[in-house]
Amino acid sequence: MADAEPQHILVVDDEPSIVDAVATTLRYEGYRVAEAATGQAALAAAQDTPFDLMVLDVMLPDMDGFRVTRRLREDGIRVPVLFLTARDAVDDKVSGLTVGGDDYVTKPFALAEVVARIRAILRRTGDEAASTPTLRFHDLVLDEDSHDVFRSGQPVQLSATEFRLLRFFMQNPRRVLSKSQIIDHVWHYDFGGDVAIVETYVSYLRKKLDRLGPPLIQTVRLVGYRLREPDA
Amino acid sequence: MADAEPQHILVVDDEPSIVDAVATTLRYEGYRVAEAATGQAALAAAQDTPFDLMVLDVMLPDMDGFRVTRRLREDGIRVPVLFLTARDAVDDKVSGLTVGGDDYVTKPFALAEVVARIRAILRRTGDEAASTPTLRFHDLVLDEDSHDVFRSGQPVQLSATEFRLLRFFMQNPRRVLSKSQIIDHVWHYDFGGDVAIVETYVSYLRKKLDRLGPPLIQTVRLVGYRLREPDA
DNA sequence: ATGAAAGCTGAGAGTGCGCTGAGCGTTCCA
DNA sequence: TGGAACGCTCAGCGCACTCTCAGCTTTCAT
Repeated sequence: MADAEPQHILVVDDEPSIVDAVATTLRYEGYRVAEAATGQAALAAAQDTPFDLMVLDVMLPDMDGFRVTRRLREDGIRVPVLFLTARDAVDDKVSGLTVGGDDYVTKPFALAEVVARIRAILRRTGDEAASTPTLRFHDLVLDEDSHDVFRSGQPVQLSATEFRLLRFFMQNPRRVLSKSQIIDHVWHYDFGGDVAIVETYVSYLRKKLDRLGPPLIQTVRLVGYRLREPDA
Repeated sequence: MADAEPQHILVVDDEPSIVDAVATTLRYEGYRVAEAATGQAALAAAQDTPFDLMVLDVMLPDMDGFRVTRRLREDGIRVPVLFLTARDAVDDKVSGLTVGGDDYVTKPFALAEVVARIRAILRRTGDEAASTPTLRFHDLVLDEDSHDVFRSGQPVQLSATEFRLLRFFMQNPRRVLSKSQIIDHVWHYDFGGDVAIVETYVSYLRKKLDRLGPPLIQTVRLVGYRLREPDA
């Protein structure tokens, strides 16, 4: 993260808990964040201040997300958008929007997914020059754009959840991550199950990764897990 | 700790003994501390005065901890929070607690754990620029983020309790710590056993640390223990 | 010198944490 | 529409860890 101006993001959703979670996470990631609960408020905010990106629910009480962006474009404001959509919402309308640098995630989403998509958009629009789509740790390589994962050159096939989990580890190398911390960032926000599921997925990851080298995910009993270079 | 303004912390819990213990400890650590027993009182206090951090029980008599933080955010007050949660309380609401710079500890906790987490949060939110996640004493290094411990470069494997004990020593180098003092800070507050357990754990620590150099934990008969650099 | 108190440490019991294989329902895709 | 992949739960096992206890050593007072 450069010490320059922080990127400015507008988060729009009518559910306070969602705005809260997304906004808090993005602030922690170093962005400047404004919030809005309605299409009107979003329009007003965006016409008043220039944003580098909008996170926009497609289902707002007063108008849908597409109208918001159309209005903005009519005013000559072309801000990249990350749409939030319901899973069952028609895909065709949304997928049309992903062509112009925009993107979308379906509710319920994982916060880590939102952050990753935002980074990708800002990277593409060229504002965030510094960041790379490639995470590296020891002999691990993870490409956020292509979703490719390699260990010492060998490709590794991961499911979506396994990928998000490994990415979270690689974004926080060496730090101990508690199971709840992992749940909060890697799992969908409506996940209501037991934190023990983290154990299961760590087990999956280990099985796939440790075929190709020494163990990388270490258990810290009673505390959590950490990504660790193997002992010399 | 800089000689500047002391950090200002609000402690909120309906059990007086807990507020008392936490507040006293934090004052001793050099923070300015205010107390509250209800969500209402907490809101009033936080709206009146700016705090650098809140310690907030999630189960308050009048409203739960989430509503408190939500209300504050609606007023544009974004204070980092350390939540206190009951372990036995079903995982129902534990999720979402660790997004942003926030964190949580489960009851019954060890006071040293609370202090460590608070330091970590303040460090991350950047207010406490000076402090490091790494404690050093003589040839000992303890990293709070990764839970790594080294003595003269060699890694040392510690259990969770051993880690808390050593951290407490390193937070109070050279000072004599009584067994009850150690129990009060390192063990969970509902520990009902004998203070003699400290002897056992000091013995464990010595066995693991003294393999790699001269003795560091000194017994002060009838008083306690202290971390001490070896005689020249 | 001797006894009593304090401290040290090895052994062991009990507990709960973490790991993993099996299975079930759902979603995705050909 | 059938099959494979995926997400998640569950249960049983093994073991690290916590804590207690007892016997021994050290220290100190008389």
